[in-house]
This record gives sequence, C-alpha cells and structure tokens, in this order.
Amino acid sequence: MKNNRKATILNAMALNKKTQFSPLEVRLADFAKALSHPARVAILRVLAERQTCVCGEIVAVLPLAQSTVSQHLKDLKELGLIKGEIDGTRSCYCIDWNAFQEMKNLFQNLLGTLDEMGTKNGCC
Amino acid sequence: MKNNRKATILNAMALNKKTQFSPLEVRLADFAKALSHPARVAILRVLAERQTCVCGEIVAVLPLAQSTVSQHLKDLKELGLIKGEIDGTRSCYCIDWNAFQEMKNLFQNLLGTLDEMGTKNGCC
DNA sequence: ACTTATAATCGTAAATCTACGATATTAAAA
DNA sequence: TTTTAATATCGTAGATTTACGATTATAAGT
Repeated sequence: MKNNRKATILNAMALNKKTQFSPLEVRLADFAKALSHPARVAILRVLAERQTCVCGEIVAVLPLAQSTVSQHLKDLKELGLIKGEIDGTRSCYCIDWNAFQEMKNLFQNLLGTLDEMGTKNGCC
Repeated sequence: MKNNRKATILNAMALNKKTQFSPLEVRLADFAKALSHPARVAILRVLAERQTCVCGEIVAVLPLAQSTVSQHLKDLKELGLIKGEIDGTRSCYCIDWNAFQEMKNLFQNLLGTLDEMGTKNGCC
C-alpha cells in the first residue's frame, strides 16, 4: 500500500507553501525543476536533435540505468514538456513544442525583467 | 533479507551521477535548481526591483518563516547568484550580476538551440 | 507456443529539500 | 549594562528526488 499519507492537516499545510505563490511563479518553478538535472537536459537535447522520435536510444546515451531514464522521461511527460506514444514494442518520445514555447516565454520573461531592473538600479 | 548491498563506496557513487555529465550541463542544472522554487524566484525579483539592497524585507514579503527565507538566501548565495554583506545588525543582499549573466547565457543558449533544432526537424 | 526485446512499473535506500521553532549572535538603543 | 531587533544557525521532521535491481507487460520474432 503506497500513498499512506497520514498528514494531519497541520502537517499538510506546513509543507505546501508553494500554493502561496502565484500560479505563474509555480509554473516557472516547475519548468525550472525539469531542467534541474543534467540528465533531463540531455534528454531534451537528444529529443530535439534527432529527426525521428527516439525511445531507448536515450538510455544508450546516458550514464544511467534504464529504469532511471524511464523515470526521468515520466517526469518530463507529466510536466507536459514531452509526449510519448507506443510504437510496437518500443515507445517513442518527442518534445511538446507548445509546452516548450510556454517554458521559453516564462524564462525569457523572468530573465529579461530581472536584467532590465538590474541595469536600471545598480545597488551593489 | 534480499540483496544486502554492501560496498559503501559503491553506494556513494551510485548517487553522484551528476559528475558523469558535462560541467556546463551541471552548471545549468544548478542554476535551474535555484529557480525551481517560487520563493527563490520571488527573492530574486525583490532584490532586482528595489533600488537599495534589501535584507529582511524579503521575509515580510514572503509567506515563509524567517529561518526558511534565510536558508533560501544561503542557497542562492552558495550558488553565487546573490551576494550579501552585513550592515550593522541587518544584512544586505543583492544579485551578483556577473553570475546572473552567466545563468542567462546558459538558459538562452539551451532554449535557443533546442528551439532551432525543433523548427528544423519536426517529428511529432 | 516459446523466446526475445523493449520499456514501464514496483520496491527500496540514500540523499537532498522544505519548513519550522528554538537558539545563538551581534550591533544598536535604552 | 541591559534590552531590543535583525539574522544566522542548529536540530529536526516529513516530503521529495535520485538511483538501482527486480519484476511485469506486451509486441515481435522464431
């Protein structure tokens, strides 16, 4: 039996602070988390550079076990950054370019805004 | 019971896979991790927008305890994204714009490269 | 039908992250 | 000197992440 979260209400609240932030910040943070492990960045690179959608070639390229790669793929899929479809005995992933654009926009917006502010008011 | 994994050293290795990736990917991933919590993004926003360097005003703005904010600040500082100096009884933080530029470049490079590849070879 | 190949999922362990309250620390104010 | 205010740090608990091997599921090949 998994998912046996006993969490009294107090406990649950204490560790769910993310909901206190704006949805956009949270979305940005989630995308950032996707990029927060080199394996996932590498996966995105591989998926982008191959003409055809790749499946277990990713495993061959990464220094990780098959199950670990599979888990990273699952994470990326749940975020929506990649899509996967089964093709016979192998499954084929590719980047969801809509989600990718969303991510790119969020990052560029943040970094651009900060940069702008920074050049305007230098403090340190 | 089942597999007694011995090898302390092997166990240690097992969880340090990041070193198997390129330093640049790891650096990028570290910056991404900095942005992977809305609180830290919010902190960067506050630091950028204020004319003077801020200290505990951040605590006032965030829905987190003082000690928690302090820890996020420490994380950002250890990454090098922000600098902090003590001014009397309060301590004053600001963004390290060199590190920020490095981060911005890494992100733009990644996102730009992927985007380029994506428009060239659409697969799904 | 049997075997093989591919990939997802399960179970687990260690590490890290998030969060808080409590406790220092330290400079300024009284 | 004593008190206050601002922060950093410590200890800790619970959640999540990372990683692996083992197992399962399924399609394809023999």
